[in-house]
Amino acid sequence: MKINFLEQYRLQTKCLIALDSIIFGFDGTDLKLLLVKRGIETEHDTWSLMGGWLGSNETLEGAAQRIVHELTGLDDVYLEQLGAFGDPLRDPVERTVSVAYFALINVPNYEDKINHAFDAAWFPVRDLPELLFDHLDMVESAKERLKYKAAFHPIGFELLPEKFTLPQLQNLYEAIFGIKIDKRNFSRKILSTNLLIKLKEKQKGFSKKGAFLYQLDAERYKKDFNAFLNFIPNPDIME
Amino acid sequence: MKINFLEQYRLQTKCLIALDSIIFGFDGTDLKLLLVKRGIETEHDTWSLMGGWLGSNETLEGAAQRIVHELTGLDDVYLEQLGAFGDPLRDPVERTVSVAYFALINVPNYEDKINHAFDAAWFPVRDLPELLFDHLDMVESAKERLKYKAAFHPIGFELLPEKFTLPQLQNLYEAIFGIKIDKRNFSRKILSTNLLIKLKEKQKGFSKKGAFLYQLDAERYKKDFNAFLNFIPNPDIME
DNA sequence: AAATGAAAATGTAAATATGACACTTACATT
DNA sequence: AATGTAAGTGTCATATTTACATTTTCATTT
Repeated sequence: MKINFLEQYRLQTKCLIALDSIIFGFDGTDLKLLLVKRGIETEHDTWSLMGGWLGSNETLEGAAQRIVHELTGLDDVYLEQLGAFGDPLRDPVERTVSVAYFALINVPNYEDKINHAFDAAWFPVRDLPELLFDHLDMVESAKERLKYKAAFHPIGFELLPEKFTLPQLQNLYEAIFGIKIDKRNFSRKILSTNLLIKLKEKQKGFSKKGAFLYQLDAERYKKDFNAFLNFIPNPDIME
Repeated sequence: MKINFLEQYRLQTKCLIALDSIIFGFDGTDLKLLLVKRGIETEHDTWSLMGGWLGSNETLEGAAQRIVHELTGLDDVYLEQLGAFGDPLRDPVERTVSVAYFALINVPNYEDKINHAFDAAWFPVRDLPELLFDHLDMVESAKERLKYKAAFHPIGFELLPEKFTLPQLQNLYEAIFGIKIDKRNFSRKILSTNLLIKLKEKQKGFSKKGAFLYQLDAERYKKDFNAFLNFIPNPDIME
C-alpha cells in the first residue's frame, strides 16, 4: 500500500516551534525559578520562562541553550528535555509546539553572570507570579520530574555551590520534596554513598558553630550517577 | 525592552510536526516492538514506528492516538510522551520535529485487533530490523524509559493479559532489565504489594504442573500506582 | 499403572538498611 | 564568663534484602 510520499509532506500544516526552559536554582534555603519579563504587547508584562523560537538549522537543545544564553547571559547550562507541549490553543497568537527543557543551577554562583537586561529574576517555586501561556503547566511538570530524578540520582549537587555543607544539602532535599528529614539519618545515608569529600574548612557566618564544608567526589559522581539512591524516606512522587 | 510581538511570530520558520509511537508488547517470553512497513518511495520498504503528521486542530497525544489507530486498528492505547526529536537532519526530506510516544500492550490480547493492512508486525527488541530515520534512537530512549518506570511502578501488568502467572510476570521483568531474578525473592516481593489476587485456576499447557493465575487488584493498582516499588535487585538503570 | 521429567511452589537464616529518638559540641555574641 | 544557636554524633528495634535447596504437581512416557 504505497502512497505518494513527497505529496504527503507537501500537504501537511506547518507549525512554529518554541523552546522554553525552566531554570531551577537554590539559594541555600529556597528552591527558585528564573523567570523573565517578556515585553509582549498582548500579554502585558507577564513573567515567562526562557522562551524563543527554533532556528532553521538548530537542534532543539542547541536552540534552548542559545535562548537561555540570550536571555540570561548564562552559558553551558546542563539542559534536560522535559517534553513537548502542543495544545492547539496554548499560544493564542498562532499554533506553536513548545519543547520544554529544564536546568539546575546554583544561584549565588551565577548571580553576577545573569544579564538583567530582560528583567530576569528569581522566584521561589512556592510563590510564583502569573505566567505566560501554559508555562505554569510546564513548571509543574518540571517540578515532578525534578522530584523523580532527585529521589534516585544525586542531582542535588547541581544546585549547590562547589563547596557546601550537609545542612545546606539537607535543606535542598527538604525544599524539593517539601518534607522534613531527620538530620542524623540524612547524614548517615548521604555519607554512605562515599560521594562526598569532607573538607577541613568550615562555613562560617550562618551559624555560630559553623558547618564543615563538603565537596563532591567528581570521579565517583560520574561513575555512580546511575546507582540508585534513596535519600527520601517514603517518597511520594508521581509522574 | 519591548519588541514588536506579532512581527516576531511572522519571521519564524515553520516546521512539520510528526508523531511517532513506540508500542511495546510482551508475548510471555520476549519483549517486542510493533512496527509497520511504510511504503515510502525514498526509503524502500523500511520498517518504521507508527508515524504520522500532526493535524491543525489536534493535541499531540490526540494525533498520536489517531495515528496508532489508523495504522494498527488499536484503540484507547495508553500513550505516554517520550519527548521531542528534532535534529535538523533527522528527516532527509524536510525539516520535521517528531514527538515520540510510547505504549505498553499485551500481544495476544490485541493480536486479532491489529490491522495488517500496513504490514504491522512484532519484532523482538533484541533483534530489530533497520528502522526509518532516527527511529532507532527513539526506541533506545523508550527502552530506557521503560526500565526506569518499571523499576518503580507496577507497569509490568500493562504488558500482560488480564490473567497471568507469576513466572510470566517474572519473565517480563527479566526481559525488560535483561537480568535473572531469584523466583523466591521475586514472588515474595511482588506478593507483598498486595496488588495481585490469586485465582483458583491454573495456566495449563506450558508446564506439566501448571502455574496459578493471578489477576491485578484494580482498586489497589490505581491507588498504589505511585507507591514506589523496587522489584529489581541492584537496579542498573540509566537515563 | 508406574516411572520420569520439567517447571512451580515454598521457607529460613544471616546480613543489611531503615527509622525513631536526644544529648553534646563548638563558637560567636553578649 | 555566660548564653544561645545550629552542628554534629550513636544506639537500638524493626524491616528489608539476599542467598540458597527441596518438595510438589501433573503430563508424558514406558
